[in-house]
Amino acid sequence: MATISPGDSAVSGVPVAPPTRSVQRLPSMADVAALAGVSSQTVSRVVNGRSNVDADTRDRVLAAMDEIGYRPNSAARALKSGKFSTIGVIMFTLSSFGNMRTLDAVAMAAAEAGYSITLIPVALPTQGAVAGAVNRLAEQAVDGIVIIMEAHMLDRIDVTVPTGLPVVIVDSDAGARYTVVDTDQTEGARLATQHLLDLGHKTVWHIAGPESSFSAGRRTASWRNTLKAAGAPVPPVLEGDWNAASGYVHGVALAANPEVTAVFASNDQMALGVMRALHEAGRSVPAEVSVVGFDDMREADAFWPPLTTVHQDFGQVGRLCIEKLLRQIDSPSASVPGTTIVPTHLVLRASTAPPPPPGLA
Amino acid sequence: MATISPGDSAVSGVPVAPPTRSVQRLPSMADVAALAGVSSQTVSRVVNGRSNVDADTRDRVLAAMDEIGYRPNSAARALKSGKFSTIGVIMFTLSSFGNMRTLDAVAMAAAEAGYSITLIPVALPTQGAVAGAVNRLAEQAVDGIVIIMEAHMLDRIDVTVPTGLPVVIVDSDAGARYTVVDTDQTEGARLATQHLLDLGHKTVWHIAGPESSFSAGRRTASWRNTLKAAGAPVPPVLEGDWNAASGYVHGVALAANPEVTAVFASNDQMALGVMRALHEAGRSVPAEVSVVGFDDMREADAFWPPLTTVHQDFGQVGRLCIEKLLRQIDSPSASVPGTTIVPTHLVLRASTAPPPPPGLA
DNA sequence: GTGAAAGCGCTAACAT
DNA sequence: ATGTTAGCGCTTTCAC
Repeated sequence: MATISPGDSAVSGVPVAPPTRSVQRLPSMADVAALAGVSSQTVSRVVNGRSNVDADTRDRVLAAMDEIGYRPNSAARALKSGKFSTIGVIMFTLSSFGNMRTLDAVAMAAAEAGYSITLIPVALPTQGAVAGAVNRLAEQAVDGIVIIMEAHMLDRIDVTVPTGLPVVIVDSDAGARYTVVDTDQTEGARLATQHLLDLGHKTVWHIAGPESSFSAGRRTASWRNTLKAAGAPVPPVLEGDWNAASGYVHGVALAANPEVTAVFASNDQMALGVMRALHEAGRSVPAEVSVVGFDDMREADAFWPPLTTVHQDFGQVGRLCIEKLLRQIDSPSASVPGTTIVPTHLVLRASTAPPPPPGLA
Repeated sequence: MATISPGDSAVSGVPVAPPTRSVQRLPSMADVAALAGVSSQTVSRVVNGRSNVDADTRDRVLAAMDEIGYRPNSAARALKSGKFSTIGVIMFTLSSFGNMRTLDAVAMAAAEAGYSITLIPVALPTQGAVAGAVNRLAEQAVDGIVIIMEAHMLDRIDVTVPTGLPVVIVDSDAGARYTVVDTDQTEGARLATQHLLDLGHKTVWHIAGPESSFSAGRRTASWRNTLKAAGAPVPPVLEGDWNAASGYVHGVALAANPEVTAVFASNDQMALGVMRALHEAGRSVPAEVSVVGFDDMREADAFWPPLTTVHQDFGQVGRLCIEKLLRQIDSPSASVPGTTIVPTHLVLRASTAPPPPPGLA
């Protein structure tokens, strides 16, 4: 099935290579210069678009570049300039919807600023894995690092973060030592919980994210505080793992409990799992039980019923990361620890309603 | 709102810098060598774990490295070796679930092989944007390129793919010229369609992906062929854009048509949109209308009802990409155009059932 | 076991 | 407008 074309060197148009050397060397400026009959300096000038080159010479150089398929060698350029025009991103494998959106925004913002992204995936949320990733990145050619991951891990990696390399962290509590960009989890969870309370629910049950997650912790704390502030009872926390399956498991238990009329899940996937359990148990959403999620993933409004959820602006988070990082890169002295908060808001859809009248369950 | 903590330089523990030079230069091998009282050559040997270094000397060098926080400069290393240990990945922004999974697998496989990933996002599926991305990548320090995107775009970029740089393309019809790794879209779509037919449905309606997508085209063609082979009527193709919203729009029309008893959507999101429309119209899934998706995204089994869909092994695709690419990188002469097919299979869940008995609608 | 020299491809600084 | 020189940080080659 594999078609092999008749063997000819990948470099075509330059049959000048000595027959002995089978090793393939990429064309360099010197090669272009030789072909065009100029110095490599002139080639450099052409490549960098300097004005002080004769139009005639420029054309000749351009033609030569084209002929031998010249591409600037960024390693040499980086070696010379000390800049790599690359930003390293550390994040978990199989990351959540939100992380992917953030990564996307980071990549776009970086591209706009002329930076590339080097991705270092971390398979497991262990300290060693994170430390290894940071080290690999430090040896990589990067001008700065964005870390997108659960923050509890960061408690100890600061010893490992290489000296002098600008770092921005997403959703972390390390604001005292690092530049962090954080979503307003607290306000989001408050909005969600209060919305349910305002609808008339006696209390709100909560499916939390994993204990290891900083964001999850903040949402849970805010949910609890909102309940307390309203004088509502605080049900036991149900811990999930961000996946729909874990929401489903808790949802099965919740569905069996007639007391439950409102559930706030810490992300949309778990909310989806809860709704599935509710459907299976024949408990109507939202007539009997209201459900609120967190994230506002793209599919949330196609869920059944369309999910009321807390919208996170991942794009803004990504853009801010790059903005902060570039600022640090441009002026290394201006190290600015501190946290920038990106607001959240509640998106009302069809999964919430007032509780059923008492005695009707 | 942003908390700025008292300004102190990010560089701590190294107050050795000469007061005159405010420019921050990363420590080099020469610095380590000077401190350890050896030549930089010896430092190089230590860094590369060569055996012919005295244990004593090695310790001294190690200590010096530690003291000044030395990190090898990968640009210099790449310049010398001609290898970058980096693979470039070109893919669309806001990519689909599948692309993200593929990226994840590519990144993991690359990491295992000691390669980093440089991500080049492409905002728009225009030819210019793709060409620009390829060029940026070519100027980047990469040893090879993986292209993850809709394939119709590739018809014309081959002129732009830089000479001699190994390339692997995912889900493309360019197998004659490039190494491509493709999922068995045809078999997947056939399985989905045939499953519905086997259930007793007279025909199957189809929500296709965008016309520009190669994968979508293959799924649609296979759906049509399967219908024809079974002697079933072929309804008009409904074209969506991969998003749940477009599935919903077509779903509304489908729900209003009592003839419709089976729908095959070209991805899970659109299937979700269809189901939402069906629910809203009071048409029961699967009792009245069966729905099948494609992808088997992680949430699919938490949809209501849990979605029967075609499973794609994105992880395998990613792993194969790296495997093929590394083979090309290691032996540049072995250019192997050809397509490797990754199988798909149908995952039966609860969104499909036999059609309602005639005259009962 | 260790060091000295040369050069990877590029560009800033200085000629001309 | 163009060429020459030097050096970025590292490693390969050869000498000791």
